[in-house]
Amino acid sequence: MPIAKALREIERGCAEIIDRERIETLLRNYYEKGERYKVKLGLDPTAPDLHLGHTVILQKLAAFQQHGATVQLLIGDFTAMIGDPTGKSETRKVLDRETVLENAKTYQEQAFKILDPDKTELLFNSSWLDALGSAGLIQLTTQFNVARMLERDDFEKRYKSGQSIAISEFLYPLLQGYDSVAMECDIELGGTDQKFNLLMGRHLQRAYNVGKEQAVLMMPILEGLDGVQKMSKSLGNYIGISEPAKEIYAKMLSISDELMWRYYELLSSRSLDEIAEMKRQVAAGELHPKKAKEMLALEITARFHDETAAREAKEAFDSLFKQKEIPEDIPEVVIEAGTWICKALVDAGLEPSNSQARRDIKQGAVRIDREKVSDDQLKLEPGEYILQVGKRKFARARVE
RNA sequence: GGUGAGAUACUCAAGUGGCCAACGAGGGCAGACUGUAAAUCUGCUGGCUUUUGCCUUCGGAGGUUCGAAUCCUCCUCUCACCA
Repeated sequence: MPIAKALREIERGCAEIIDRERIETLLRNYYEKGERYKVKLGLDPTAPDLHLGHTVILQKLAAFQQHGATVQLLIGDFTAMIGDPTGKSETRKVLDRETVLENAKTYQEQAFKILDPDKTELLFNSSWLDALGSAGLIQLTTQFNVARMLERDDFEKRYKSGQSIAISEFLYPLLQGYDSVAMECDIELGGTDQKFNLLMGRHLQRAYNVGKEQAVLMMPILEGLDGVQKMSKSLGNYIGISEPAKEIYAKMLSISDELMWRYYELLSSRSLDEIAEMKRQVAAGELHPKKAKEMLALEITARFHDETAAREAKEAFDSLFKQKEIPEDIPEVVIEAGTWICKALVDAGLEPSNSQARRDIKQGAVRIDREKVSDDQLKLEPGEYILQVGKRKFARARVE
């Protein structure tokens, strides 16, 4: 394969590349001499669910694997532990380690939906950071200074706006950079928000005379379903790659038209030309934006499940919302006869509290068997009902 | 170590003795309209089966008062300046 073509594939969708020449050299060495190289990706083991935001980077790693890379998935188990301010007792630490291992396993399973397992190594940074010791840590801190540390965007903002910064937070980038020293990686991938940390790896590899300086490749941050903030689990605006096909499909369709193009660019395997053409057709009124969104939703759903599941998800979705039918696989609950409606909704997991349930009834958001409920004192008679709150929350209740 | 400023609900942010479950904005939820899009309009946004009621909440613990987010004391945390 010509080097230029490989490089183009690698570059697609990247936000920024530092030391492109290095990447080109690595590709050349692979194609001309068969030399493999290492590409690092650091993962935070606290939240084990991968979402679409992660896949932007994982897909790039998969591309690297096709061009001679061995992927190093780094589980930041050590850095996760020092980040926990309450992690002071020994027992807790042991427990954390178990959780971390479990999370790492989950991560791996999910990541292998995209990555080639034969070309992937799994590493834990505790294996060298534990051994670093206090002396090693102090040695590490001499490699950088506070003024430069404060250049990091979020530190600077917090410092200027008078918010606190813990010393341990300064250690984070240093330790992450030291990982690159220990791993002797050639390239590190990350989101654009990781730029500072990624460059730290380069800086420290030089300081520790590793004999090479990692190239850095940054991918754009994928916005979450709200279209504003980055996709993250804690914000609840994500699509998890292990979610059921119907969920993925439905969530994809709920994004705004504007966001759809962003997702096309970052997630779709369609060529950029193809996407531009679709965009033109939509603007010209030749293609309904809803259609374009459906195509994207099908593609993404099929990626994590398969074609059949994606088509089924679409059919279920269409019958539910176009014909206003009730979905088939909704949670079932058993409720005692005579239960107050509000309590039943809470028990069914449709509402967080009786008060909220009462408020929703007042607003006409609650339905039983598609009939709007107007009496907030209603007691359930024995029988089978479909409970509904808003447009999306359903439960089948067996009252006995 | 010293001096000063500050801590209010998911976030920002008013309130400085009763009219406070606490202005406003953002976010979120719901309703109308739609393509479960956007925009717009409307309502809600601590809990409690008796909802013009009751209980809990304004960093924490005490105190003053008929009554405290608001005043006093101590504590914790944050920031700024000085050392």
